[in-house]
This record gives sequence, C-alpha cells and structure tokens, in this order.
Amino acid sequence: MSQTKAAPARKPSNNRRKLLDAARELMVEKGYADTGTEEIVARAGVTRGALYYQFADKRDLFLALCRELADALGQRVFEQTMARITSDREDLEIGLEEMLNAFLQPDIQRLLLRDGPAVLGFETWKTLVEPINRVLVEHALQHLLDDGTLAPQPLEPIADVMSGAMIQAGQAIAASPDPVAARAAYGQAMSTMVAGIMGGNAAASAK
Amino acid sequence: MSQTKAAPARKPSNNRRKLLDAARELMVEKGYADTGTEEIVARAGVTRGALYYQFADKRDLFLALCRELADALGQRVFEQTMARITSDREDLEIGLEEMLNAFLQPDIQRLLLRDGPAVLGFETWKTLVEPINRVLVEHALQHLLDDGTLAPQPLEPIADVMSGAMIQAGQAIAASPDPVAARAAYGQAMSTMVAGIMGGNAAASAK
DNA sequence: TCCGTTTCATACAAGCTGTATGATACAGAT
DNA sequence: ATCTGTATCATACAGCTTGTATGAAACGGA
Repeated sequence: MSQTKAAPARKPSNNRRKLLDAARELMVEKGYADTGTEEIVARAGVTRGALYYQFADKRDLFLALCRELADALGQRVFEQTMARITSDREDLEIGLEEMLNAFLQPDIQRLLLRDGPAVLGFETWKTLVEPINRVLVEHALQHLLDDGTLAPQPLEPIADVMSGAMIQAGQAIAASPDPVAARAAYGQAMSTMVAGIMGGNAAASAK
Repeated sequence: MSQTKAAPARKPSNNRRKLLDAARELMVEKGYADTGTEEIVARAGVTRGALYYQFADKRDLFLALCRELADALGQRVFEQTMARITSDREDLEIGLEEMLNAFLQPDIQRLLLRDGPAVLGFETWKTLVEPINRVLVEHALQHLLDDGTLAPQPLEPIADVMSGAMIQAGQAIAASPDPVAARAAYGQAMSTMVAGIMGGNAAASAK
C-alpha cells in the first residue's frame, strides 16, 4: 500500500465546493430552515444524490459551512489585528474592533451567529467559535495579565462574554435603520465596557 | 351593540393554555424544529385542529410562548432586583446578577435565547427582550448618568451588549461540566466588565 | 325551536427529507 | 484491450410533517 488513502477513481468534480457555495448563498437570505435541499442542488448544478453523497444530511452540510466560515473569520480577525496594532496595549481595542467588523458580514451574522447555535446546538457551535475567541484572548488579554493590569483569573470567561456582547452589537447594528449611527453608538458601548478591563475609566469620556 | 367584542359561544376550554404548556415542555427538551405538532397536541389532550384554531401556525404558537416567557422574565428580574437593593449604586450589579439567574432557567435559555432569534428573526425577537433590558437600564444606568459617573450617551446600546454578554455567560454556564465553578468564573468576568461602566477599577481585585 | 357563531376533530393535499437502487466513469490488473 | 472494482452521482421511492378544507358539536340568543 503505497497510498495511505484510497485514490479517487475519478478526477475531482469539486461538487462539494459547489454545494457549499450554493448553500451559503441561499441560506444567507432565507435561513437554514427555509432553504430546501432541492434549491441548493439546483443552484449547484447537481442533484440531491450528490448532496447526500458528499454530506451525511442537511445539518452536516450546514456544519461544514459554518466550520469554513469560522475558520476564515478567525484568520481574518487575527491578520487584520496584527496588521494594525503598534503597541501591545492597543490590541484589545483593535482586536475587538476587527471582530465587530467581521460580525457585520451577512453570512457570519445569519449563519454562524444566528442559525448556528439553534441548528448545531450550543456545545457544537462553541467548538467552532472558540478559536476566534482564543485569538483575541491570547494576543490581548494576556498582556494585561502579565503587566498586572488584570488580576490573575481565567481568561476564557472574559473572552466569551465579550464575544457575546459583540454578537449582540453586530445584530443590532445590522437591524438598525441607520447602521452608521448605530455602529458608532455600539462601538462606544463596547469601549465603555472594555474600559473596565483595561483598568482606566474611559466611561466618563464620551465621544 | 352593547358588547364591543363578540361573546364566546362556549365556556372557555383553556385549550390555548394547555397547548402553550405542552409546547413549552416538549420544546425545552428537543427544541423548536424537532418538536412535531402531533406531539404537542397529544400532550395537551387535543387534536391538531385545536392548535390551528388557536394559533395561525407553529411559529405563531412559538411566538406566543416566547412572549409569555419574556413577560414573566422581565417581571421577575424587576421584582427580585427591587427586593434586594438597598442603595442606588447597587442596582446595576444586583440587576445583572438577577438577570443571569433568570438566564439559567432551561426554558429561557433554550427557547427564548437560542431558538428565539433563529425562528422569529432578530427584529421580532428583540421586541420581546427589549423590555427586559429597559428594566435593567432605567433602574440602574440612569443613576450613573444622573450623578455624572457616566457621560451622557444612549443607554440602549450598553444595555444590549450587556444583555448579549449575559446570554453567552448563561449558555456557557449551563454547558459546563461544573456549573457551580463556571458560574463563579463568569460572574467574575461580568463584574470585570461592569467595573468599566461604574468607573472604578475593580478589574485588579480578583476574588 | 331555530339560527348563527364559536370551537374543534377529521380527512386531505403538498412539500421536504433521507434512503435505496441503478447507472456511469475511471484506474489498475491481467 | 478487456475485465473488475470502486468512487461518484442521478433517479425513484417511502415516510413524515405542516397547513388547509370540511364537517360536526356545543352553546347563546331570538
């Protein structure tokens, strides 16, 4: 056995990718429940046979889709943050800002943040978004722990609640009739909260 | 027309209540999608005919259910908070604590917080939980605005992100293998964030 | 007693998911 | 070149679920 995995008997048809793309496009608009498998395969240019060969069921397709979204999201947040920060004390604020930016993408909002927990269950869903939080934690909060700004404590809870705060902010901004103004208002709200973690009192400094 | 609304032709069978109760019990365990209308009416002791007379469809039943949950939740948080606070400066911390307590109820978590946004849509869902946030805001943040601790700014965004933070905390605590320890950890994380709003630096004071 | 309305049970139609089965293409062996 | 086995997919089918349409029963009022 020179090959550890079975060799494909055909050249790859990348139907899997076509199905993932079609599902993403359709589910972003109508959500998971209101998107039929027939629509998905129609847009992908295949039949339901291909779908149920590539994925165990509809939920499995959605899981793979969310996994892709989460992976790309984590990488994007990390790279954007690293590209912007100049000092270690900035990365919390900038990291949160980039995270909020990412949470404003329609596919992230609708699929990963809204349908995700309901369809996949909270525990499975958390394994997807945990790496994103970890990126934020390890490159931001850790510095505050090291220099004593933050008392020694588990960082995962803080990262989780900040993530939850931003999920809410993202949805509210997107649903607002004036997204630009909403974005400013919720950005300020986030800063007000972050001030507690940073130790300084930025709460009294509006604008 | 002495009566403004049509008089009932029968004595009330409170089938509506029986359906709401049955739906709540079943959906808490299996979620909205995996609970069939047949199961609901079976537990309620009626047939699907009664369900589709009392409610427009399955989603409408779920909406009424969430509305009940949200109303009772808001009242409970308000009463519990009012019963505990002794000074105006306590109500933010205590209010958040009671809100977290309420978010740990299985029906609130599963139905209102997890399935709610996905099934009803974010905008409809927000109209349900908004009064709860408003209770927290008006009786807590307003004081901080009045005495100048907090700079003038819209309070709704702050209430929203704090609510989102606690939704996340509630789910994480419930999913934890050690809920008692998790509750302590997430409680501390919340306090760390609230410190920013209060203006003091409680972040450095662990325990 | 008759009528109208409310309330519900039953029967039916349509859609969707998952599975089973058959067909096709291709690689490697002989 | 033929044969064989497998990977890939299309088609057909069965089951379940939702929503609707229809008819019946209960009840108040005329």
